[in-house]
Amino acid sequence: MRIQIQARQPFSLSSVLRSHGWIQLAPFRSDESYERMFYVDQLSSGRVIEMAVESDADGVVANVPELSEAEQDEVKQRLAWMLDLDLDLTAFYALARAEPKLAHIVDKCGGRVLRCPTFFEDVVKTILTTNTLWGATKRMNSNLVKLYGELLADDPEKSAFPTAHELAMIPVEEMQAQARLGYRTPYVSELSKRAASGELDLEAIKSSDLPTLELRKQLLNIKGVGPYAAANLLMILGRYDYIPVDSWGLKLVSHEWYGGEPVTAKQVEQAFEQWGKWKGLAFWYWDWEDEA
DNA sequence: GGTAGACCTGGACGC
DNA sequence: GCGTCCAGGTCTACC
Repeated sequence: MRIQIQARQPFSLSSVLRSHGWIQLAPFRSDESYERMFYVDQLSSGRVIEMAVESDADGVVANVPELSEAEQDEVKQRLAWMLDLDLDLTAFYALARAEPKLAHIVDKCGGRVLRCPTFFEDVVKTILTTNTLWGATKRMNSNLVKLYGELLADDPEKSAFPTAHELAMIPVEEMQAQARLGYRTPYVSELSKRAASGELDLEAIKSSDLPTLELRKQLLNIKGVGPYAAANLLMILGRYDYIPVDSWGLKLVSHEWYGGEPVTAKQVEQAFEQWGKWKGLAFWYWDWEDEA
């Protein structure tokens, strides 16, 4: 069956899918042109489905198996969150149009950041990006999905991302031996246990009205989440006040404004200070002079 | 607040 | 094939 969901215009599905690396991490995938998104999802009923999402005139259409009305509503809510369909970027676009390095984002209807349906999945994936190469991040994530995610009934080769409850059941030693997350294993295990027990309500953070500074403090209290990971997660939450500065970002800023001399994370923040609450987006979409 | 060393993995490299 | 080095953020201890 087909489920139609409206998006605030302008909207481009391929721009969301290209916004960062999440589309390459299971259970996400896309076609080569980034025109269609596929995602294996475990609904709250426990049922596992695969969605195939594509654009239509008003927003997106999700192709899914026959679902109950409640399940259809859940799919709508999840996709609206994952693709940030209600986001209003009018103010940012007005500023971006006046900056040659950012004007391209307006033409591409960019600015939305792809999210996972649960914030738990976003946090785990972000921890897996830290202190490692992208190839290793993909491998670790794939291991978690294949080893511990609920299988898709129609295609047992595919699985959903494991829930906090499912990961909380796995002994740390077993997870380390099987999933090969390295020193990140205890971080993912502890996070899963805290989320599963209700001690840490990650879903509530999605709708929190706390100031960004307070929210950042909450995120930094999660073991394995440091300044880079917290800024990355704030971006996913639609808070662009901080810049996720990794080693690549330092190189880009160094080559853009400092003649290749080493720079600090503070200097990166200062370079984008004028963008205020849009700082993170300006950094993320900047048309860099030299790809370092 | 800043700094140094440890953490873990896989790829690159030299032998 | 084996050993060594290195890149990649965060944590902890220390100043």
